[in-house]
Amino acid sequence: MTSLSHSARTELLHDDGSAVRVLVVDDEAPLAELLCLALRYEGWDVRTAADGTSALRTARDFRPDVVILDVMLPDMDGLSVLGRLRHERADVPVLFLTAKDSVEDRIAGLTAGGDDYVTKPFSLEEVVARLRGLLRRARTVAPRAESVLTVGDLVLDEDSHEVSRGGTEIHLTATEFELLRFLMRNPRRVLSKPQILDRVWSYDFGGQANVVELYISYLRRKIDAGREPMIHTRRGVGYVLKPAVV
Amino acid sequence: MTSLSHSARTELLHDDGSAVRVLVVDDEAPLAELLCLALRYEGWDVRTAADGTSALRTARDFRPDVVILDVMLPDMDGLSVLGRLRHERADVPVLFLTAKDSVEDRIAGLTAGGDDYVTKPFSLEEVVARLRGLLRRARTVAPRAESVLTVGDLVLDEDSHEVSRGGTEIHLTATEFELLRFLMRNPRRVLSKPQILDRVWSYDFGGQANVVELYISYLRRKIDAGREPMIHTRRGVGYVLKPAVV
DNA sequence: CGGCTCCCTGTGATTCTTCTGAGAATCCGC
DNA sequence: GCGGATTCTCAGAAGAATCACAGGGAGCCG
Repeated sequence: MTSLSHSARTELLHDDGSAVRVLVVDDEAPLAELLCLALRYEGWDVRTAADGTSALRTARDFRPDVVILDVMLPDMDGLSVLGRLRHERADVPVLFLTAKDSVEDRIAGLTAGGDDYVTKPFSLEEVVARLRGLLRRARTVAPRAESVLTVGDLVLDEDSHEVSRGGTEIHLTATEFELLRFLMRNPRRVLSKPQILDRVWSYDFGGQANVVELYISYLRRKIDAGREPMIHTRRGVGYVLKPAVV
Repeated sequence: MTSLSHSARTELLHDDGSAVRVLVVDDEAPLAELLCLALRYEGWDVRTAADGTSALRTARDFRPDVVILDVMLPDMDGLSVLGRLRHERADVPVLFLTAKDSVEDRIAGLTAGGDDYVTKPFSLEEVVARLRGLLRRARTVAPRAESVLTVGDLVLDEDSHEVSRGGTEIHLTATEFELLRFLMRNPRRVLSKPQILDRVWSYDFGGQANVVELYISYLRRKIDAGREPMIHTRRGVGYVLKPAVV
């Protein structure tokens, strides 16, 4: 759906030309900040709230198109916030943030309505991808928007998690998939290693930038194997993905 | 995990293009909420009522195409609600919600008129399927909507609960059937284990994602046995059902 | 009651991923 | 061509996710 080069980053949802509105509800300031930056970078209009009460207030006048909601909030349960939120805007899609170990009990049933969730610690790429998914589904209920990214003869389907080049299926692991998704979302654009690390790996990843090189090499082996290369190194800067010249 | 949905999500019943209208009557707020979410997600127009009185009032101006009715209500018996409901709209189909241990024969009498029921705790997949059934049967006038799901050479009949692959009948248990139905309603889409759990198992199921793996393996044994596999594992993401390539 | 089916839990075994560390290879300016 | 910096690749350890299987318990039916 989005073949966004950076220039076309802003995605318009509303007829009046305003951008997608996202409400981030999280009491951990640094985390909310991080999300805020990343989403603004996507061209979206972001507002934050640190607790349930202000979240509801903000939701009222901001009228977000989608909400990111931490299920652990200081003043009230994420569930009750959801309930009241839905009371006002029944159809707003919600992306839940939850700690890794609480998945089983608390989330049960939440995602059933077509909402989605990510566990902390998450990667920004993951959050953005899921938000897009929610919006895609909410926006046009009827004709399903496709969830396929294409660069040259390289095709990535976000729904089925399938990747192919020139018709040949390619098996990728979860991390490889996320890395490639990030690259394909930013074709012809140099992405630095720190940038990639920030986006594709979880925010609390402590490791070295070495992994990026490693995974790039994995991807090359699978995607560029024998063919005209699409992944290029810009020494001292980063990596670019672009259609093979042939 | 991206979330579910399938191709023809929005179902239009009315000539003017409006969606199917569902009235949910249940006094347990969280439950009503859950149903509401799931049904809205199906693309239907949902309204809720917490007691018999307001149910009747809402039914009057909302004119639902189908009603979900808890037989245990605070103010009046589900039966009297039904009676009065039918007094106004004699033909509206009703899906009863009933506790597991409630008197079976009474329900049997209720559903004699072509209505249906599910026992609590239910799975959302079950409720949605039965609602579809009711609507399908109510719509008898026009070309009868089919109740058959097909993916590749795999065929599942929601009415007769029959499943076959390549012409060969396959016997599935109730749970296996529901799991397969969910998969078949979302072909080529990765479904995460929590997602499947939310949808296929009852809302109060406390167990581990372990069961999903178990039932997937059961299904594989029955559906993919010897043949080209249709159920695929996306390690770290979930499972996909897609037509065998062959 | 006894046999049957079905659902689920728990436990290992097994497979697949991820990441670290180190050395080899490459590039670039001089 | 040299030296330092950067990037690539390898091998393997640690850890996760998945699978397979055995068995307990609930419900059903004659």
